[in-house]
Amino acid sequence: MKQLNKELEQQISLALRRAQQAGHLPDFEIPVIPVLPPKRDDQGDLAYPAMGLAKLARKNPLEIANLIAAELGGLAFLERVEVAPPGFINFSLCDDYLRAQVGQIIREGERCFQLDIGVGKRAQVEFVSANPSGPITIGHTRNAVVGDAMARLLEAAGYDVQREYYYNNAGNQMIVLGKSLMLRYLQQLGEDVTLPADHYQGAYLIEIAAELVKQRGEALKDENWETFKGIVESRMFDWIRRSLAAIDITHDRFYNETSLFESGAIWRVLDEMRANDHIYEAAHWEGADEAEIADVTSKGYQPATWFRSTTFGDEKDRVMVKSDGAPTYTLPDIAYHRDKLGRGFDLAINVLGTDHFSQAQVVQYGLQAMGLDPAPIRVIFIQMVRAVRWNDELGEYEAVKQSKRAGDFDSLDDLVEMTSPDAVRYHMLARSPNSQLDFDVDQVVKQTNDNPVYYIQNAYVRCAGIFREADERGLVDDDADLSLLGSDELRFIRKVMELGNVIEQAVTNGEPQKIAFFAHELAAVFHPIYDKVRVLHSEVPPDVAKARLRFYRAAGVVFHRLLRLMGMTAPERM
RNA sequence: GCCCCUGUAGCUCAGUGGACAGAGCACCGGUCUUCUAAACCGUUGGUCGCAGGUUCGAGUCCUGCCAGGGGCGCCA
Repeated sequence: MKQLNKELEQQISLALRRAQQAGHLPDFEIPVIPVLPPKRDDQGDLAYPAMGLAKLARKNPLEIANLIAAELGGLAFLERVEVAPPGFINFSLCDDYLRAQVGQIIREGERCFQLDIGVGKRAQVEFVSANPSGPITIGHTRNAVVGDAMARLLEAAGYDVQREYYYNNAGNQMIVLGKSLMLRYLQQLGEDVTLPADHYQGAYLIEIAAELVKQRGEALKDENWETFKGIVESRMFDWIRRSLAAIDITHDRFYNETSLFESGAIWRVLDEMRANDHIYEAAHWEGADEAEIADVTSKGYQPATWFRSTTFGDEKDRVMVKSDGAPTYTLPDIAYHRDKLGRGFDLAINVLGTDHFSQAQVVQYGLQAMGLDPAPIRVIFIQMVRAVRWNDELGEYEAVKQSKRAGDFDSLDDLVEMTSPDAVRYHMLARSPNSQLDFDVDQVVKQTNDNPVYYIQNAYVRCAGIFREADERGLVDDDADLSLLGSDELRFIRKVMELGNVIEQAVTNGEPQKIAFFAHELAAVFHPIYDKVRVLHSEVPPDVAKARLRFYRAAGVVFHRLLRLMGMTAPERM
């Protein structure tokens, strides 16, 4: 399906070129000014502001707009081209073209509005990437929803997409986790041991320990923490996969940070950076001021291995290998991204919490230090998300406490249990990733028109209801005469025609929330039409009923497509 | 010390440098003998935080300020 705004941008460029060649306009490089849907209905379906050319052309914008309009020539999909002050060109799509799209959408089905901008290209989305030390939290959930939606949108844009999960099962945290489970297990056996405050306090470890006692009895009594680490890691990953699967999210590949240690990749990275003279050994970084040096001295640090990241614009140099000889997480992170670049993705999107902001920057500097171009890597930062509830007494929203008490929660599982997978997906998506999100749990649970989840799904349900009834009555629409469609139906198709552009914008700007807003807008155009434009009504003539049924088939295809792009279900009934 | 986010209607939020700033909710009043009313129709509602600047044009870009939230600096 063509993207009409792109087509018009091209045609306008050609028209401008012709006007220049004819001497109506001076010679200048033609800028790309986007053709967009205007704000008001009486301004056509798409508009081009020629005001942006006034300075270049040294002419008044209205005149330029007229020149372009004159040079445009007949475009089959246009009904009208109007010039409006102060210099807009307003384009109106012609009805026959819109009617033809009904058939086109039905023919293309799930691939309708599939773009070609990513065809032949490979993209990767790395998301979630939580270490297997506990359940998927609300924060991880937002990351998961945004990452998976991006992956789906990239697929819709034509990319071949891989979903990857990067995790670390080495490191101190996992050791502490293993020890924590060991202690919980011993407690279950009745031993008098206490869990230190810096160990994992989560109730889930008690549950796993209790299960272990049930399954294995005292058999693990003399095992060391490593055994328990192995057990807890595999349990945690089973849990994580199950939680994500419940909201229809799966990864193609799990990439283990530890493998970068085992293969020696991290040391090769360090060597390369050192060979390029970006590495040095020192007790403090080269630009440290007196206060910093005093601080480091008081901590008694031995010399560490530093990356001179300030060369690339960093505010300070970064430790690669700590004074105790262990690498910081930055070094394997750089090695991982080098490996990623080496796998030849045209686009590699990282979905990261904002606490990784500096980290992501240092990784890019690290890649540059090895002479690599980090351009294919793009980061989508996820701001904090809180679960909140309205507190009537205080008259304000209040964060839901992250305790184990009934009704409070802090995991994806609890969130799904309290609401639904579809509600979680929609509400986690429908906000700019880079804005903080308050997830109002009471609002999300509501099955009323407060809730866009049901508003959008109901549009699909209503289509499905018509199809069921039409089937029963034996109404066939294959041979429908689409010229019988009225202005209401065409208004819906006009709105639908924006979808390609919405997908493109979501993909190129890393703004998956756009699809959620569009779905809601489209449903808002749909519902009044559903009320008004009946199919199976005694007063509707049979040929009109056929045409309308055909129209609702197209609408159903589009809503199904939208819901799947958001990872939501398209129920036949509600 | 440095960085990020937010501030638009009573509330939750849209708004790609363009035309008269928009939805939903809430409030009030209507609509089911016709494909499910989780819907529809109508009314009300604005100092786009403040002040400068850039621009033919600023809610949008720049600078400064005010208010709120969050993060980072040999843990990952």
